[in-house]
Amino acid sequence: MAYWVLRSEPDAYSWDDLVRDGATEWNGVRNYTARNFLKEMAVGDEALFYHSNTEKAAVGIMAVTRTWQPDGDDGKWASVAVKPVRPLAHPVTLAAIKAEPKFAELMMLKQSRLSVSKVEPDEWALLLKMAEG
DNA sequence: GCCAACGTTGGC
DNA sequence: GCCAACGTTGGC
Repeated sequence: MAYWVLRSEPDAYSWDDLVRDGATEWNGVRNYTARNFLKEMAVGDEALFYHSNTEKAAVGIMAVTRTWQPDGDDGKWASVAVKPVRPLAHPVTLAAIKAEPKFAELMMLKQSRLSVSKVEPDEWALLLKMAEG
């Protein structure tokens, strides 16, 4: 069981869109590091849905429902299927994440442009605590 | 709107 | 294969 952050601009595809759709194919990732993480994902892995740009906060929890399949025509890219699990009671803002010293090593902070990043179990637990506590 | 970070491209 | 130039992204 692994944990991830998946980032999207809410203007392009938001948590509400995902809830409305009931599930989605997380495609369009065109970065090799991010793609490699998509290929690592297993069914049952959980991921935070992070709204970049206008909102800058994690707003919900998703689950991976199918491992990767090719995305695009050239076979270089990958996508996975996800579904919403539940919204966060309190969205965790980027500002709150940056203010917490325990997130110093959080990949999402260290590689701020990466749209798919990994979360360690202890980091995941703390994120959920902040979201639901 | 600007800037920093960083990935990609193209010339050598 | 290296590196400068350029484009894109995300945060401020």
